Amino acid sequence: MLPGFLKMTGKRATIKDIAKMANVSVSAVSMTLNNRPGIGSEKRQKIIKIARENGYRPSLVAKALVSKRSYIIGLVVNDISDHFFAELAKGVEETARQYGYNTILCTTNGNLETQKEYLNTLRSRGVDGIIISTAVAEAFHFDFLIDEKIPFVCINRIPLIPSLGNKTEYIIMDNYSAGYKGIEHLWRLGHDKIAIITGALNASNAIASLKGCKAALKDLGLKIPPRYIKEGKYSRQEAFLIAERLMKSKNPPSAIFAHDDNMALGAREAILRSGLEIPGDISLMGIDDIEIGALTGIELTTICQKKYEMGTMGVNILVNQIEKRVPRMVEKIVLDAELIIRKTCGYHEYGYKR
Amino acid sequence: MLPGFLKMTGKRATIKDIAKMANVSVSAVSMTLNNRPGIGSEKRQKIIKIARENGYRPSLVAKALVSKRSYIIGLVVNDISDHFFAELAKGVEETARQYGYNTILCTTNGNLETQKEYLNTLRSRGVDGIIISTAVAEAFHFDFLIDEKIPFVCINRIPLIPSLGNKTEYIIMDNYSAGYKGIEHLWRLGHDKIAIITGALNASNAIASLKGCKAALKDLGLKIPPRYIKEGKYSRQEAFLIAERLMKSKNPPSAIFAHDDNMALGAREAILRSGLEIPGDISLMGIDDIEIGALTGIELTTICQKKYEMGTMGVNILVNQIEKRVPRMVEKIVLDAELIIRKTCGYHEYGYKR
DNA sequence: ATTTATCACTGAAACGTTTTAGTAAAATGA
DNA sequence: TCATTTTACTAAAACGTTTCAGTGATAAAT
Repeated sequence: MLPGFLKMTGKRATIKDIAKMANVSVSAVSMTLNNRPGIGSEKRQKIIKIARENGYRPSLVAKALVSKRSYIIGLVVNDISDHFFAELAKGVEETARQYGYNTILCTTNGNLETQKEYLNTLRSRGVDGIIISTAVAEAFHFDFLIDEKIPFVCINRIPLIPSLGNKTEYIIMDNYSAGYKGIEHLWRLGHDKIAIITGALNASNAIASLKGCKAALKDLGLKIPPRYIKEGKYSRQEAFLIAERLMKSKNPPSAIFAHDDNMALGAREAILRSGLEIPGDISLMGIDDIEIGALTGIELTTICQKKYEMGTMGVNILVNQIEKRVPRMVEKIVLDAELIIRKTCGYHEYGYKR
Repeated sequence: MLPGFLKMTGKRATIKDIAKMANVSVSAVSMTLNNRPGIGSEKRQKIIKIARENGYRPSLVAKALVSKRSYIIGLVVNDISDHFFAELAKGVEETARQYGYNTILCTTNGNLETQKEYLNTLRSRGVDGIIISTAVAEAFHFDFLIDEKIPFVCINRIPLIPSLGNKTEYIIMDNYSAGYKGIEHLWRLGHDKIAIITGALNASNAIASLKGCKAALKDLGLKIPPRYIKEGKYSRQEAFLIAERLMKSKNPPSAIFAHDDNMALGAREAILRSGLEIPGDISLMGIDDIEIGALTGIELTTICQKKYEMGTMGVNILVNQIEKRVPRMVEKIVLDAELIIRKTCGYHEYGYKR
């Protein structure tokens, strides 16, 4: 293939260059390259040929400027090295690509200031939409998204303030039910001393899970001491420390329900290192169903999160919102919480006791 | 805070709007907001005040068009849900952010056509630089990066064709040495029947690891049958199948050296499910040092990859190249292969035998 | 044969910035 | 006081596209 224009000039060809070479107007080039009618077929052929020969590619930034459509979406996550977010990101990126969008990756590490800055940057970049999986209940700095009509969808966590409630599209798991089912499962296995390691309590999912747990405890007539409930903030390390302290305490729990698998794995380390066995001495369960949990020797009982699918669905909703093909409708999706029984709670050995 | 312009007009304020409101020229606004001299301090104050009151943010796309600097970098990985790439991405994104760049995430799933398309899109987007961790030895479609002087750095895998060799910056691990050390470790533990599950042999790292293995085998005077060497393509599933077949064969190996941890985990499943013990019946080692490998009950012996650091270093090099503060120098970094001895090879129980 | 409709094509404006060249006024120097 | 330099500021061009309003020419309709 001929290198053409680039080799001659050291610059890459613009639409003007192509127009000049083909002896036609700039608009003629634009129209043929965008498959618009109104250009005769011989001119058309010529333009296409010359454009190809010179490796012409339209500048997406110029295109974005005039059309006000960047074909970029922003993806805001806490930590891309966390399997939950990685899987989500995979769903988002792959689906976005299929729609012709690129994805800007934004990680906040749970820092609200970083999140704010990122949202502002995304706005300045003119992204067509945003997927946010880091919303806190108070939803700092979300209002401008609504004011400026920037499409966005929340995944996994949603703002809880009423002013945003109706206008926000989201996909979440039924965390209340997840919490409820977890406690129920442990109770039916005979556990009365259940410790709970919650997520970050400024997030809707953590709040809901805890609520579900408490409801189940109440329904089952189970009372647990306050020291059995600790905020693990979705941090493996934090959960490790909490579990370690629980193990050392006078009256340790017989089961630990961590509100995500990462924390469950942290607790697992603490338990195993203190010489206890799972589920022999203590039962353990998590939420999320991350890949590792299924490995032989881990086999963590957990509650399924459709991470990849949340990503794909999120982009579907977002693109629908952006391209408004159907009369806009605010989508609110709540996925079922499905219990995945593996080996860390002992169901496979003893079955339910009650 | 006053919503100002947006609320009145439904549009967001441009630099022109601000200029009009402040009764100054567009350039005056531009200059003050970019801290350039030549504007008196009262006008300056006024402009800043009005800009702030109306939530003015410059359009980065317009900026990019005129300045030819997008402050975006592209990150090309195989699979973001793979812990190796996720950790790498984390390093890239965080460092890029510190330099004021955004990151476009591109996943190719090892598909060269997708990679080609992505590289073209990134070019059209006018990204300032690209980090590529998916280079194949033949480096399809890389030439235009050099022709168009688009800065890029390869991580973990590099093109092996001579025409690109000198011009390409990269950060890799010393995979030859990794392969060598792995075989040496297993041999010293007494293994003579070592199976090797290689990476995708169109990638430089897989090629180098295998070369290192072969060199070690030769130096140690060890001969292994060809059926002990299989291409696992860096796929967990593939490695599972290979290991399964090996276990069932007449003369199974006493050790498996998988060329990444993912494949090692695949092999691990096959081994454990066939009723064998690690390291009792069979030893296992990997490369990469992914997080999971360190969990109690897994404790995979492996070779360290500085995934996060490769990301940060990659961006450092890239930004240096983009902003050319120092006279441009082609950086080629090869990191040491460091053996991490855990429990899957039995060193902790028996120590070296030779 | 005249009017009308269609077609192929072009020029220019617009998108929101930065930058350059230029101008008028103020400050400095002799 | 007049020439010169500095300062504050502005208008206009440029970046690379798309789109819209026109303009001839050709084809169709009467």
